Amino acid sequence: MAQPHELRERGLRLTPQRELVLAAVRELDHATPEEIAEKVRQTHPGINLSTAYRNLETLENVGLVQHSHLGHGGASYHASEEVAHLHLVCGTCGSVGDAPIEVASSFVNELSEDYGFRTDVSHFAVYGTCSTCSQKELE
Amino acid sequence: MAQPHELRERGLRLTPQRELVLAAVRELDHATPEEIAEKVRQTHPGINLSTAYRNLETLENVGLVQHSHLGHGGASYHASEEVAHLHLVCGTCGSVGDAPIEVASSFVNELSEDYGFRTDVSHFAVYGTCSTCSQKELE
DNA sequence: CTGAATCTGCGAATCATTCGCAAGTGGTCT
DNA sequence: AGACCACTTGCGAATGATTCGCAGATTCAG
Ligand SMILES: [Mn+2]
Ligand SMILES: [Mn+2]
Ligand SMILES: [Zn+2]
Ligand SMILES: [Zn+2]
Repeated sequence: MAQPHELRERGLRLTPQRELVLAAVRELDHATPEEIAEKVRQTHPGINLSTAYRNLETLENVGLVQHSHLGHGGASYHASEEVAHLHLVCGTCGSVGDAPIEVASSFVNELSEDYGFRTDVSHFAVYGTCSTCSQKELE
Repeated sequence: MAQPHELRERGLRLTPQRELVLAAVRELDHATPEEIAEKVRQTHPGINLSTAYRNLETLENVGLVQHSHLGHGGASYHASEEVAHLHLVCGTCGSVGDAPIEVASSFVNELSEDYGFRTDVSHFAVYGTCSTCSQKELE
């Protein structure tokens, strides 16, 4: 018995564009739709940007990819199987650091207990000032 | 000794548009540039949307207003003197709830101690699923 | 009161994302 | 293999949000 393809078993048609978009999301990390389309073009030069957008939305609907917001602008996409982590975005220098989600577990628990709110800490970045920029402020 | 106007003492010229934009930010809470311009039009019908954008940027530069991101889209502005609080945004129903920033204090401390990162927890919303939507999922 | 620097209104330009539609393709059922 | 139809794609246009360029108006120091 042919083992169903991961896209087919979610009710999606298998098109080269769709497979390549998914592969690009997996290779690149936190990539924008534009960057993903650019990556796909290495293999499939004709892909249209709107096809990338449409497939990202479709893939997100079936849970294979997710988006998050790392800056003030548009979203970036990552594969769902990727290990979740926090993004520490510095508003001064723009750097993006990582931290394990465990750092937020007590915060998440408190919101859950006090407000019944189930938090996805990695959907939005954590905004602030990085240590480097904090030190420069003292000068 | 004439006591300098809050805008003048920050090196800004005093224009009716600028004062009205600041007043609108203070009256409305978490308003978009569009909503702020709309509010200003009640008093000064001629104000242009781009003037609202420019003044919001200017007022933010001198620290009188700040912006935050409550959804996937554009920013919203609030007065700096306003009491900071968390925004709990539900990705399912879109509701925006509030919570005191103290809920995040241990999280903020941990990021500070472990990464030297000074977090502004209210710049980005806290994303997740509200209690109402969580319960509906169980059905 | 004057002049230079700063602001404003207006329309056009950008940028990101979404749409409409006609042509192309994938999966299913003979 | 062949036919059919729903799903996809490419393309260009439409949107919506924000930014720019510029010429005329305003603010404020001198
Ligand atoms: Mn921001
Ligand atoms: Mn989002
Ligand atoms: Zn920094
Ligand atoms: Zn909800």
